[in-house]
Amino acid sequence: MSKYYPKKGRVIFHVDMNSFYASVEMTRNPELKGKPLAIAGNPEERKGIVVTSSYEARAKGVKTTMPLWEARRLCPELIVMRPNFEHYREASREIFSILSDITPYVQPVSIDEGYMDITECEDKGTPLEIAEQIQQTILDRLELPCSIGIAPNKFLAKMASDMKKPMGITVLRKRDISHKLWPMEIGEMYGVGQKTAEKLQSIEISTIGDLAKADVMQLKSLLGINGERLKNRANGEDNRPVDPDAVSEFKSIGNSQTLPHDTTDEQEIQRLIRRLSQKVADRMERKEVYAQNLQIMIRYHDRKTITRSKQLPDYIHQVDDIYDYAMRLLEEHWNQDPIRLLGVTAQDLIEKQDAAMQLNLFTYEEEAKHEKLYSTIDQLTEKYGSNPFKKLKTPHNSKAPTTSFQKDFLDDYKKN
DNA sequence: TCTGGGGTCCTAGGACCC
DNA sequence: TCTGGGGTCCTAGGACCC
Repeated sequence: MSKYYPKKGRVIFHVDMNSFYASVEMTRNPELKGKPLAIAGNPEERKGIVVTSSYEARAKGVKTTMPLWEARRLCPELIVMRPNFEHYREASREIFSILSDITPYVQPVSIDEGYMDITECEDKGTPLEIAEQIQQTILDRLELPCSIGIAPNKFLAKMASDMKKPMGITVLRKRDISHKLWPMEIGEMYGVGQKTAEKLQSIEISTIGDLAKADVMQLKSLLGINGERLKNRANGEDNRPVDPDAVSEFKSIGNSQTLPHDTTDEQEIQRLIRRLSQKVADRMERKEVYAQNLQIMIRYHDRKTITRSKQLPDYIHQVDDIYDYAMRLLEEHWNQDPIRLLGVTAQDLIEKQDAAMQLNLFTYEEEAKHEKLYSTIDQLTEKYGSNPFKKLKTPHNSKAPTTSFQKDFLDDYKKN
């Protein structure tokens, strides 16, 4: 006789470092502790903005993305530092290593936050005990504070980690939703930005609770598929798994830079495109990927921004190719207005080995044509379960451009 | 005399094929 | 006396997040 086991709920953590860059700087220079500190892109130039700030600075009204001159006005004694990403990456590696000691189900989301699925970690203590242990370990070993949200899914865990900072641990169970989540303003919901908040407010939705009870059809007509998803989230529903591999699958690699002054100087523009292309090429080499699509971004004097992209006949990875295509796009689409920012992005990435395989397939297809092997395409199809030449193109937004039968075919072909 | 730089995902229209 | 509809690819833009 089969017994009914209720489906076990998951236990998800969202671990979020508190003012991460500023905290790292303080561990490296204890004199900064207790002082208002801001990390900003370009402290010397007018265009600098605050990337992160210490809690002392926040107390004075300093906020992320605030122009530096405004932050200094609010807090004249503000200490401003440039970001040092090497240090942050190093700290980040150590943090995720601590998390990975608890469970392999760790999904980094950015340099300073990640999800964990600790459903199977009963032997290591209660969720609350595990969270306290993580928080304490990161503080003891790295002197870095973090907040942790504990919930049955990613969305609730994310919302929970935001509720108590710094050094908070917040449990958000299904039964807590109505009194902890629903009273919150709609703009505070993860996934709702300014535009969506305005749209929702226009139909009298001002809290997450309002959204939870709203009419699905109305939401769909207002926000598309996202409307339905947001309503589900507001009701505490989110079945996305914690995926440890998600982070390694890059979909694009891009670099952009704001010029010191708006410019129409073609030499200056060329130099910047060159520099950006070099950065992109370097990063692509490190990740061992090729690209089949190249995009440029032009931001004009008035901040109007356009993107122009081109699907390429081949996979590229070398600086010269990236530069050539970027310049071609620029020449084709730049309207000669003064430029404020330029960007170069490689898209439709494919792993080096897969690119080589596709090239091979293409070559063999050509050979096969010459040798009139094409007449046996039906036999090939039968042998490999599908036509190995069929899908030479990378499926849109797909990571696996080659299939097992294509690999089989290549192996066979090389042997003969 | 304001507003960086790194990404992801979604939408929508036109071309093209069947 | 006409002209559907589904699917994919390509391109551009927008919203959102850290």
